[in-house]
Amino acid sequence: MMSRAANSPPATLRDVARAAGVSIASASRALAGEGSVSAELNARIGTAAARLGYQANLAARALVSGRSRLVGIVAETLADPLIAGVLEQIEQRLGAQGYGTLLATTAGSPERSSAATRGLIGRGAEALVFAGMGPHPAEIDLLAVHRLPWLELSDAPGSGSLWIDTGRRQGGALAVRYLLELGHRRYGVVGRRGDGIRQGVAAVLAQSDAGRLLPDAGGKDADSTDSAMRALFDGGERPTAVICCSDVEALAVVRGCSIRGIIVPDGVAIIGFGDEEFARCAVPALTTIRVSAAAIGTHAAEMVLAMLAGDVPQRYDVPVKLVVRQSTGPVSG
Amino acid sequence: MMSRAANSPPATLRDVARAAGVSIASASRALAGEGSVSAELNARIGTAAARLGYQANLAARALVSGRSRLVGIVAETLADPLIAGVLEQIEQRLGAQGYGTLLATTAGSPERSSAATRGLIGRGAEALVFAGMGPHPAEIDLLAVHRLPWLELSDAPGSGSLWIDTGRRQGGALAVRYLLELGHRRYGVVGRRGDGIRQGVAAVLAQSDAGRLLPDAGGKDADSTDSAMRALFDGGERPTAVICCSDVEALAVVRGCSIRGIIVPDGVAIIGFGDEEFARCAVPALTTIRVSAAAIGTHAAEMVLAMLAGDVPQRYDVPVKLVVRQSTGPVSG
DNA sequence: TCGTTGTCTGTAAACGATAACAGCAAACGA
DNA sequence: TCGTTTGCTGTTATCGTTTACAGACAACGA
Repeated sequence: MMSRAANSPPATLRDVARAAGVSIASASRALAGEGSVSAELNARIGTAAARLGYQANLAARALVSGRSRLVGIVAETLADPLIAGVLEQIEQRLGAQGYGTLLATTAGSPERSSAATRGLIGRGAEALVFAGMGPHPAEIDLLAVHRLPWLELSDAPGSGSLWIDTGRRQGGALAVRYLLELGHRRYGVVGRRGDGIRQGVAAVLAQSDAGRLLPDAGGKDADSTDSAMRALFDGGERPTAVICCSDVEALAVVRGCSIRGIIVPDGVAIIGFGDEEFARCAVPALTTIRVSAAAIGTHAAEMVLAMLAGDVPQRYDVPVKLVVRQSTGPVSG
Repeated sequence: MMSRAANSPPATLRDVARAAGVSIASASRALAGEGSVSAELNARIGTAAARLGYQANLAARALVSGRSRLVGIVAETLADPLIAGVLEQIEQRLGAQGYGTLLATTAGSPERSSAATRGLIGRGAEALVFAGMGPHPAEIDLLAVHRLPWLELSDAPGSGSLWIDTGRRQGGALAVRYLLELGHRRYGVVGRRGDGIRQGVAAVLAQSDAGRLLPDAGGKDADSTDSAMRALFDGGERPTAVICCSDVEALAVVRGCSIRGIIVPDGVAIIGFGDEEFARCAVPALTTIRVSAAAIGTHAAEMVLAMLAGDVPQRYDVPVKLVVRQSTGPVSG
């Protein structure tokens, strides 16, 4: 179990074979557990390997077998708790099946996405997962040439062979439908312009003629949340309900209302997205949309495994759940 | 730039050489940019490589060069935003230097940590980073045998050759010192028993005879935050200041006070840790301790790079900063 | 007794890159 | 004029595995 002197190079299969007095092929077979090796040799090789602290060189194995047992993940960021949760789950599941995880982040930059994708392919990833954004168009052919299965995880279907919904559009739809039932008619949305949540909200409101959307400034960081607040509350017509693209934004809106003397939920109903840990600790506790990162991650991993096995996995619909707490209520008056 | 028919296997160096009408060696040299190739061949090889969409097989390169250009990261979880931020930064920096990142998560389990470490070593990682927890004792010798440099990132110095402080002890100390100045004398701490923040707080309070620590229930999830609240506020003596091991816990304490009719910060001062995005959106906005994940990540990457180059990097002290907002104020009465 | 089978083991050819070495001009100094 | 240097290019061994193929040897039925 211990290895040789600490200054000697790591043992190779050749060393093991020599130590056991057998050929390299036999050593390889014995260690692979093929069963086509006699019990005696098997034992001799096993003890020799253990004594030398033998660790197979996976680069060599990957080279000859053409299989790296590596999957690559291209993630937009790890700062998004949903993405982080999904990735952690994917890594765990894939790791349990003997696959290693190669991670690259893009910080939203298309150039980095390109570079990351190329890097992962070059390192021999057998499948790729894109989290938050799809692959850069320039790399789609490359993926095809290398016959790599890949999976896209985002809030709108891309060009991908396979796509897992992160549930934002569904979540937005779920949120408005709930608020419509509570009697709300004038809606504000806070969050990034292209967010799936906006699409979901707009789609439902376009169908129903009960409620309508108020114009806003639309942005992604806290400063633009402030400007969105001004657009929505300091103009003429105020919304009775605000749907936010994240719990942080929801909290910022609650704060903005508190500053303006508007009571939540009596003066305005506010709904977040993500059900982050702090959502239930806030005052008032946030009504929000919950999607299970673990569930998405698990399914993503299963899909990758299926693709690796040559199967074509079926699409998966994320369960999206409304968590009603104290930041929403029936419209007043 | 386009590759051949999509059903042909990916191009190898041999294909490029053949297409350019040169030997494999020349192709390798030209692509490596050694300069010992004539301008004409260089151009021919370059265009051939581009046309075939050539991507070097890094497994082959790793095999012959003995260097994988891979670093492994063993992280406790990606759910902790500080860890996630640090890892993202490490990946970016290392990626810019041509290193790939192999990720494994342990979910706090020592067995998983062992398995992850072995897996990363087997895959040829040239250096290892442990985030959140140190390496399992059983693997420390293994790291030595393989002569792998490694780095530990945690809130207390471990057995590591190299350790980067995540700033929790310093943060706790900073928080009490600030509160002592404001005149607070009775302190509560909320958070996991072994947290570095508790140690920092206790250390400062042991020195000073002005303030003292009230007993609490100690826990890590929201339920135990509640029980900690009961222990601190529903007994005899109440704290005038509460130091929390995370912003989420701080928000939970704010909520607990609000339920009990205690005004923050007049009735009690509350301080969080992490300066997460929501901290400034809360009502009242949270006073908290900020440590820069980006700074830690950058330095961690530099240290890894230094170790890889054979240098012994010097220790690094994380800048820890107090962010005063509205959840703290001078003691009343 | 001799083929035929089957079980085990060894030999050797890949995999795709790098790099030491050799070859082969042209250029140069003496 | 010849030997030596210089600059470029090709040949080939090598990294550590896996695996197709071949060889050896015992057991077996006819």
